[in-house]
Parts: sequence; C-alpha cells; structure tokens
Amino acid sequence: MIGRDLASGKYPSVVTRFPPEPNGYLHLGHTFASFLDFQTALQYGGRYHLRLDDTNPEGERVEYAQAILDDLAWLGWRWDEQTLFYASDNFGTYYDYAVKLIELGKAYVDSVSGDEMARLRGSATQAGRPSPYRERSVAQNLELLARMRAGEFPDGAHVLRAKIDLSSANMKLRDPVLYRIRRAHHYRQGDTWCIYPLYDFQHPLQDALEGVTHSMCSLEFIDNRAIYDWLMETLAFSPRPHQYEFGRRSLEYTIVSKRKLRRLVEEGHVAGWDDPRMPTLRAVRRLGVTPEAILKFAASIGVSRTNRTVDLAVYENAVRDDLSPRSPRVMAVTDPVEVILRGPDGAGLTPQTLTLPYWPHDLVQASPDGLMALPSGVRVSAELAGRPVTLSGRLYIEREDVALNPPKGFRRLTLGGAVRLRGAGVIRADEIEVDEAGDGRVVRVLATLLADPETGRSAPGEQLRAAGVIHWVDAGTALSAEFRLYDRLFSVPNPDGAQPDELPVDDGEAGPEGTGQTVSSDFLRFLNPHSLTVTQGYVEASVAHDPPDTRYQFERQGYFWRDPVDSRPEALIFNRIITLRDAWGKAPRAEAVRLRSKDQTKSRKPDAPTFSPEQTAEVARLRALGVTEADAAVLARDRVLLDFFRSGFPGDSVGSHAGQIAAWTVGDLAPALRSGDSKVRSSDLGALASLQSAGQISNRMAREVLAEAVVSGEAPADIVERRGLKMLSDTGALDSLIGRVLAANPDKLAAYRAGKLGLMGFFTGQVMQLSQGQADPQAVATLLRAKLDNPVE
RNA sequence: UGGGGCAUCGUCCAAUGGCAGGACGCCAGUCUCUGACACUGUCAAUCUAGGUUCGAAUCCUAGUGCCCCAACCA
Repeated sequence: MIGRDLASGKYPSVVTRFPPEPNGYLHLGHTFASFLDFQTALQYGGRYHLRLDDTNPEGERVEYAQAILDDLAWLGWRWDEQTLFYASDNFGTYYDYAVKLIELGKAYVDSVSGDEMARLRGSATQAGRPSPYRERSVAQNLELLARMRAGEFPDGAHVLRAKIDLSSANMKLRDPVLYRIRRAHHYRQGDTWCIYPLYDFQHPLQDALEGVTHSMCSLEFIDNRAIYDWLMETLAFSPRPHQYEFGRRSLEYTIVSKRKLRRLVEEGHVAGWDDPRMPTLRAVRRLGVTPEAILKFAASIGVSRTNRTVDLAVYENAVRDDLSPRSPRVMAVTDPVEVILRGPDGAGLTPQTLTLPYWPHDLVQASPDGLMALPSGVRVSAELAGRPVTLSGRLYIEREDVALNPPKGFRRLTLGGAVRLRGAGVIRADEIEVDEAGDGRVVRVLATLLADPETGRSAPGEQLRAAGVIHWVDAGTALSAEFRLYDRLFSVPNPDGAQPDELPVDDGEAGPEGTGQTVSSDFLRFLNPHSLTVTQGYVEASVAHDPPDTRYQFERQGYFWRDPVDSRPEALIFNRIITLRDAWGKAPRAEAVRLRSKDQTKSRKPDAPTFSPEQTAEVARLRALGVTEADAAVLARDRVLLDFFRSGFPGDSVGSHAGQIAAWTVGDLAPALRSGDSKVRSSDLGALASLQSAGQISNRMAREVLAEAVVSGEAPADIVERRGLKMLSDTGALDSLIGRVLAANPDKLAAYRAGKLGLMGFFTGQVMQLSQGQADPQAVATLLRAKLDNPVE
C-alpha cells in the first residue's frame, strides 16, 4: 500500500508518526503501534516522528512524557529536535486555523449545554437538529472564540464546532467539537490556555503541519477519518496526509486498560507500575527482557485490519530466542536440599575446583570465529569460556529433583538411584532423610560420588547409569540469594473478556460523567495467585564478579538477572525473566486443554428472500428472457442493476444474449454500477456476448474486456478488436503449449501422477499464461487431461 | 436498531481467478552431561448457503458471527 503511494509519486518519501498521549506508561500494546509506525518509515527509507499528543491537560504529566521518551529510547528508537514534537507547542497555530475555519464559514461557537448537544445530535436512526447558535455570523463567532480564549467564560459555557453535516449517518460528522473551555493546569504550557483543541481537530492538523504522509491509527478511529479528510480538504493542505487504520493486537493473559492497571497498582495487587508482572514497558524492562526481544516480538506479529489476540507463546518464544544466545549458563538452586557427599572410596570428599563451560556445545559450534563471550563481554576461545566451580562434600540440589516415591518417568534422584551432577560426575543416593514430624519433606540426602570427576577413579563395582542430569551448587562457596519467580499475572487467556456487567467508565477522576462508577472487578477474580513466588536459595560463587546486568540461564530453570532495583552485591536478588520450555512439567496438564467441538456453527439455511408482487412479476419477465433464476432474483430487487440491464433491452423484446448480459450485470458490473463508477453502456454488451457465443473469445476474455470498459467507457467489442483478442483453440498449437509446460515442470507432473490432482489447475494456469490468456480453457482442459492420464512415452 | 469495519490451521500472517503456504503452538521421533537448544516428521483452516467460471479463499447475491461509533477523551 505504501509502496504504491511511493511508486505513484504521491509523496517524495514516507513520513510516519507515533503519537502517544502522556497520560500513562507505555505498554506492550503501544509497542506494536510504535513499531508499525517507526519500522514502516525505516523500511521505506523515510522518516518517523515521535509526537506527544498532549492536548488534554487532565491526566497528563511530565513524568509520563519522560517515561515515554525513556522507554522508547530503551527500545532503540531515536529522534532529535527535528523529529520530536509536542502537540501543545502548537496551540497557537491550531488557534489560527480555528479562526480560519470560522472565516470560511465552516465552524461556529455553540453555547448549548453538553446534554442539550447530545440530545440535538439525534440518534443512529434519527437525524440531528441544528443548535440555535449554528447560524451565528462569522464576526460573532470570531468574537466569541477570542473571548473564550481570553478566559471570559466559565468551563463548558461554549465550544467551537465544525459545521459539517447534522444528518450524516456517520455520527462523527454531526458537527464535531473542535475546542472546549477547560481551566486545568497543563504540564507543559501551564495556565497559558484555558481552551484546548480536541483530537479530531488537532490530530489531522498536526499531521499536516509535520508533513506526515501516512498517519496510521487503530481501527476504532475509522469513523474519524471522515473528519480528517474534511479538515484537510477544507483547509486545502497539499500534499496532505492520509489516515490508514490497522487492527489492534492484544496479548493473552494480559490487560492493558489504563484504568484496570491503575487499580492493580493502587490496590496493591502489584508492587507498582514497574512490577515485573505488569505489561508496561517499564515492567518488562525491570523483569529483564531485552529491547531486542520486544522488537523481535513486535516484528513477528502480523498487521491486518482485524483486532486480534496474540498467543502468549509467540511472545515467550521471542524472549527465549533472544536470551538463549546471550545468556551464559550457570547454576543456581532456588529451593535447596542439602546433600552430604562421600567419595568413591567411601571416605569424605576433599574439595576440588572444576572448570565448567559457560556455553553449551551447539552455541559454541554456531560461533563463526570460534570465540565465546565471558559475562564481562570479553570474547575468548571456547575452551577458555568457563568459570571455576567448587565441588566438596556438602552441596545443594533442587528439592523437586529428589523423590522418595518417584512418579513414572522421573529422571532424577531416587533412593538407590543415580543421577549425574551437571559437570561433576554421577552420584547415588544412599539415604534420603525426610521430616517425619512435619510434612514429610526431604531434608537431607546422603549420597556417594561414583566417579571422581578429576581422577576418573570410580567406586569399585559400580556400573550404575545416571537417570538424568541435575544442577547443583557447592554449599561451602555458594552465595545465598533471593529468587523472584514470576509467572503470568492472570490465570486465564482473556481476563478482560466475559464481563457483561462492565459499565462504560470515564477515565479521569474529574470526568463530567461516569463519576462514581467503578471499574468492574471481574478481572481481579482471574489474578493468578502464583504470579510471584519468592524463594531463598543459592547461586554459584562465580556470578559475584559479573556485570550486574548479566542475563544468565540458570541451567534447567530459566533465564534470570539481578533485579535492578532491589538486588545488592551482599544481598543478591534474581528475577526469573522466563522459564525454559518444560515438556516434563507440562505433560500432566496438557490433555486437560484441547478439546473444542468443531461444528458449533450450525449451518442454517438463509431465509429465502421475499419479493413484492411487482418484483415477482419482474422475475417472471426476466426468466422469460432467458435470465437464470438467481440473476433474476438479484436484478428484480436492485433498481440500479435492473435499470442498467433494461436500458440495453428496450421494451421486453427478447435479446439473444439476455442470460449472459444479466450474468455480467449481476456479477462483474454490479459494484461499479452501484457506486456509479461504471462507464459501460449496456447497449454495447450485446456485441460482446455475440463474440463470446460465436466462440471468438472466451468468457474469461470477455470479463477482462468488461473490466477495462468499466474504466475507459470504450465499447467492449472495440476493445476486442483493438487488442486482437482471439481464442486459441487449434489442437496442434495447444498441444505444443501443453508439452512445453509439462516439460518445464517434471516434478509437478510426477506429483500429479502420484495423486496430487489439484495440480490440474496449476497446469491449466501455466498454459493460459503461456498463451497470454488466449487459449480456449475448455479445450486445454480436455487435452491436458488426456495427456496427463495417458502418458505417451 | 442507523452507519462503519472484519471473517483462512489452536494462534498470528500469506496466497495477479490457477499447487491453500509460513511462523508459533501441539503431537511423535532423533540428538543430548540442561526433560533446554537443535533437527526430522505428523496433525491442522478458507464463517454458512447459493451463483458466475474449465477452475473461486479471491468475483456476485443472501445470510451468520465478532468489533467500533452515537465523549466538551485520545
């Protein structure tokens, strides 16, 4: 679409803009919109603007504006004085245009109350009525507007409205309000203004002022486009921007409603706007997600004109994909159980230091230069990319890695069973101590190291194979740490949905209506009680020397980093950014999900269309002419089509090709006829039909010609003549074409003979293309089938 | 109800009237000192009913479903 505009030379280059209002923090939903705006500009070698649409003083704050800039910069977007705009900086300019609009007689000051205006606006089925003030003189309007600006009137006493169309079916066009009086402190302009422009006036204007070419917004603004276009035309901007709409994208298990997010914060369901469970950019940032992951996610969702909810898995995939290659692997135990370890010879174990690699084999192999990064960022040869880890007679392993009564398929530590300690040899559990008095939890494991990792010396007679591999940390050297295990905030995919009792609510505390109404609490019922689990455990000592913003993969657990706010060198706190995929943990609950009946949509016969007596008679007349039942029914009910059709058939005289002409009228020509864009004369259709029935042109050609005629007005038969269209039905020529096609696609031929009959269409298409649309499709089909089914060697 | 928008695998996106394809997920398998990663394979869709056409996801008609508008918010 944009490519077309550029190609047509409509604009020299693309300019887009992302226009957030600084009345809250940016969230994942904004990310998609900003990505679309910015990335589009980049892709077409254009320019993007960041604009703060701060035209409503209520609720807008500097800190929000700063946070927006900050978050966007974090994502990697850049701007300068030329490409950063504040709408409020142009209040003066907007005002001048308002004056101009009045002078053009296209705007007026209205002085009825809000309620009265709503009443006068009418309803969907009822046209609006003019306000008694609609016909004020230009001079009067000008004076009133000036006095509004000067602060002579109280809030709400007057508004400036555009004079468009009070009876428009589009409610937006019923004289929209352009300016209102509102005494509120503007975070940027202070108290300079007491009148503020509204979106429908300000936004198009600002787009034009900035030289924006493609103004993209979400679908709900589609009705506003009419105002947009009206303004651009009335004010005669050229070249002018155009508005395009796209469907919103929401994410499963999250909400983005500002009001609801505020409730979460204010009622303490989360710790703040940057609580890592929130969908705000600040929150995902604190969680530890990288900007690259967010961008990758935004890029992976498609754009369309439908509002959609994206599978959480897509987001998670983007995050993991981004983290994996950048996160060194280390070990941490989040829920520790002590293990006392004996050496292979049964004696105590003397502490030893192992060197364990930061990176798994596949990542090392994927390295183009064979070098791997240390957490510090320094790249060294793969063998050196490791860290020292102590192994001694006392260590910690994960509680869920030990079981006295293991479930089926358990590949971890059981009594008498053996597992491999990651990077440190195989151990066997000789004894598992449980808390008999308490809840029966495992408190300690006595185990034997079956083979010394350094000497390779194994215990005599031991041939136990390890059931699996588990992670561990050395008790003597590990650092204690707090782990914040985050999970999705809501337990259902669509916490916003299924809330029939929700009332429309005003966003601002000081709103004129809606005050006193509260946000439905339903979404709170879906809060996931396990969205945050805090545990005390241990992390291997090596992390102490790493940069604080290092993202790690704690092996077998997930990706973590230090909480940027609360973590201290002497009191480490790690956030779990995301878990690893877990086929084992997921298995039990997987089956509970999938099962949805396919045919909920009962196919119901549409009601038969009803006809008036006249229409019934018309159908009969048309049928007599040779028009099919279906076409006759459509024609009889559609005045425009019927008139067109009839004009080619004076009286009821039977035209020889009535059936065909009716078919074209109802099928190919209908949309153009209805919109009045067709230049075809129905009297010309007969000649075309003759050509077709005579076999000179195919139906396909006829319709092509028709499409051209709609635009040009040239008689269809003349087009056929001029372009020399003639159906090619000579068997010899067709045979040779078919031969060429088959020879060029031996693989398809084989596939067809192997049973992929759908390829018939492919072959036909190829032949048609080769013949430039001139081949007789029926003849081709016959010949092709013969050739395909009876291979001649 | 008046106007507007939309409808393709479970999810998201493709397909000048001519092979319904990709990604994520799922399932199965291979590999594995991470139940990860990687790799292989399978399953899986054109809202419904008619019509036009040699051929329809695409064009036509009727219907169904979902969303938006009827703010002095954006």
